[in-house]
Amino acid sequence: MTDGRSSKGDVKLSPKKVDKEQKRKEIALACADLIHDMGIKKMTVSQVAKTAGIGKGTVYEYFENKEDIVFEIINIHINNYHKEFLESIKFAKTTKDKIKHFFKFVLDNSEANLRHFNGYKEYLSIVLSDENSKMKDFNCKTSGFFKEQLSIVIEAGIKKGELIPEALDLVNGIFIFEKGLILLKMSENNYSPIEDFEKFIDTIFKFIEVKK
Amino acid sequence: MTDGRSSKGDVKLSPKKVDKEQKRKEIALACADLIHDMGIKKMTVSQVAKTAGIGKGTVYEYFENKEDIVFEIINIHINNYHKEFLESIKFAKTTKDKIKHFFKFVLDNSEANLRHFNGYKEYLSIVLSDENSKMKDFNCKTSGFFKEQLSIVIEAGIKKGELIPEALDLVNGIFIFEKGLILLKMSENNYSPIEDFEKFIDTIFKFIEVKK
Amino acid sequence: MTDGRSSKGDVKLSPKKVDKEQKRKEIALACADLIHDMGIKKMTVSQVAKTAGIGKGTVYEYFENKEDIVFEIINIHINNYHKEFLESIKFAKTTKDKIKHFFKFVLDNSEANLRHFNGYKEYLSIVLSDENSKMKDFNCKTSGFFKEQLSIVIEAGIKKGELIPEALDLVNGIFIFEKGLILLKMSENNYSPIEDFEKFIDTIFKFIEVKK
Amino acid sequence: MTDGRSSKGDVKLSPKKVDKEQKRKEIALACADLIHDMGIKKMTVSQVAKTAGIGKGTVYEYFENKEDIVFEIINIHINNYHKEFLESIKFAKTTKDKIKHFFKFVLDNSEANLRHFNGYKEYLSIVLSDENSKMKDFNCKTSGFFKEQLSIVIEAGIKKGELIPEALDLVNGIFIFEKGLILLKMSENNYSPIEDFEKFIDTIFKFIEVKK
DNA sequence: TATGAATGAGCATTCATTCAT
DNA sequence: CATGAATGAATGCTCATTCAT
Repeated sequence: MTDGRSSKGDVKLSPKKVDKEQKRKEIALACADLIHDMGIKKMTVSQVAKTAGIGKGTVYEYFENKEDIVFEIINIHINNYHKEFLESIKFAKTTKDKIKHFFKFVLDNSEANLRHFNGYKEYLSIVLSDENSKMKDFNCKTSGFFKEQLSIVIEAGIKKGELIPEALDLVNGIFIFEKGLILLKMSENNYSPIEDFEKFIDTIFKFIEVKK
Repeated sequence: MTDGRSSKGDVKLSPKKVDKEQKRKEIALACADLIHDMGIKKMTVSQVAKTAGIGKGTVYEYFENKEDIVFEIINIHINNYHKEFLESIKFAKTTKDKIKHFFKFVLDNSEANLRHFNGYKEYLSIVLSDENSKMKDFNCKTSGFFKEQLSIVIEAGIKKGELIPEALDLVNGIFIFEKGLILLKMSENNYSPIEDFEKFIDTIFKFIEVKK
Repeated sequence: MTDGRSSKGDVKLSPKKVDKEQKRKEIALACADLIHDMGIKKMTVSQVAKTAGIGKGTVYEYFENKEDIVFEIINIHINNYHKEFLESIKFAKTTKDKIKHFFKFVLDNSEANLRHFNGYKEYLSIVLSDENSKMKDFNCKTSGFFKEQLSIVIEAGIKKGELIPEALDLVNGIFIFEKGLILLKMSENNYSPIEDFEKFIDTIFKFIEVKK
Repeated sequence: MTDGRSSKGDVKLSPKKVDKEQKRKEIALACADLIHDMGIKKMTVSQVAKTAGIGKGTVYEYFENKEDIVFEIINIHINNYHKEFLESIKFAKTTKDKIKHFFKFVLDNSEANLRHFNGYKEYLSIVLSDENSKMKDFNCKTSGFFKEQLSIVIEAGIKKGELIPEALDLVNGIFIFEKGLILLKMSENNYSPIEDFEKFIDTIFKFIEVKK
């Protein structure tokens, strides 16, 4: 509503030149909840258009196809999650506590997180059935982010003298273990990852913690 | 209707039920390759009927719905895989070698295994998008099988004096790590699990192997 | 309505085996007028289904696609026209009269014939825009039919001593001339083929008629 | 609105109109190849705008609608063809040779001519499916041009003593015969007009050539 | 028991045209 | 004069499932 156009240098006419990337985000943002509410497959382009308050044809001015819309929405959710993650991990004191934050996604059964988890599940289902290279690339990046964060945490733990240097060799292992928990939670009835999580982390820590 | 499942004595009534289960297997067996050839989504009930040499309506005498067919076929493939697994693991000498057998599914890039892997990927996609309790239960059982086998292997290793007793605490962890590798291989571009696998197993073994 | 099934050898059940080719014709016949009423492009598959009193899916049991439906309907119209043609040409006495019958399609401005003519025009439009080999083959056959009939007429004229033998060399020419008239009538405003027709035929006849 | 079309005197008002017509041609000329490259149906207004280096909205300053653009482009092609025709026919010596030039369009299978032929086919398809009076009028004019040229050629042939005076009665017939060849070539598989052409012309010439 | 004919809901996508700037 | 963002109507096709025979 607050049509914040004509901001920078353009003084005169600027005949309707729209920031495509910006509008993409706007539309996707407006539809962020559709994925949770309807499920990805049930979500129709018509709904997207209506929800975003634009015409169906306009949707296709900014997105190549429905997959592209899904992708952008998932993008938003995951980026948000990254931010929240970075925010919340600040307050963890011990290395073990910090590592627990990496498992919040799979362990937290709050309604909000379950919505997120289920959204991701549907997204994964699409990645597995279609061969969408863009999505797979995005997954790589996301994995990269968490692997790096985990590295930082472990390295800090080593520097603080909490962990032995060999702990670094387990960075990817811990990350992949979390992926495994996710897969099990998604694909088995009543699977509760908490015990497996705790046993694994505790066992690992017995090995990598510096004995005092 | 009258669930006349009994044992051997009565010849008249019982066989029907037995036949049903039998024919289910037969039909599924006849169509075992369809999943690999067409992909699950492209595989139509008509094709199943034609491949099995029966009428489309007849298919529904033995299966509740298409998912049910898929389930039975996947069942065959996975049971076969279990058998092969048990067969091949016999020849592994060291505990580490035996453990490697648990990762053959995700590491072996032979065409045959990739077909299997992709079939499983499609199956997983369905598990993630639909909420099929039967499939999820089946997944539990399959997980149970491998966890148990892994337990046996680790326990044997401990008994042989190769591993320290705490190794048992990592059974589920190792299993879940493999699930994580599977998920990554399925959802990322060009992901090669071999390095992550080796580093994780080697690191773990440093901790759980008995120092001589 | 008079379900004339179980005619020949089948005594017992004959579990619903339908003559596909027969039903194709039936459906097309039921929709014969749709092409004239709506135009080919406006005619929807839903309309076809409704008009034929069957479900939309059923249509696709008997036709590959919409083009296929159009083709079958056109087929009916043209076959009917052939029959009418053969019927009506019987009563023509002189060779010239008979030849005139070949031009009825393009000359007759009765409402019925104009409907037919316009249906054919739409059909041609599709043949020209799509590259439908089946339709083009069908056109060959239709052309063959009329060329042959024209041959028969001319030959008879020669035998009767009305025409000189060289008249046979004009069979294709006359046929093609008619095609030209059709094209002009379809593609020009207010084109009236009658004068061109008469002048051409009269001139030709001056050359090929046996002078008495 | 104020159709200020006048002659030369007024400089202020008139140029606008002249410019319009001028720019129409320019735009159409810039897009002349689009019809051959994409086909008429695939050619989008966006492409036209981009190819002409103007905005999409601007296109509609000069053209009523897409059909109008197509019309203008076809116009260019056909006018070019007329010029080429007039140019090339000069060098034909005998009347028969000159007449052959009228059939170049349908007989010449050079790539360039086939492109032209196919463009015309698509154009015809539109004429047949829509009821575009402007296009039909244009077709009349084009026909008129060729009929007149043919008249000139035949008359010259008569004057030169090559043809008998009755040959004039066949002008339209020959023209329409060519139209028929065009229609057949467009609507039948593998139709080769050359034999039909030669037989017809040769036969006709037997009748209208002055016997020496 | 076996069959296979009949069904119909469901949805992405294109693109000519308009009009506010 | 020029622009290009916004629009939305319009439609073929698939395929799992049912049920009369």
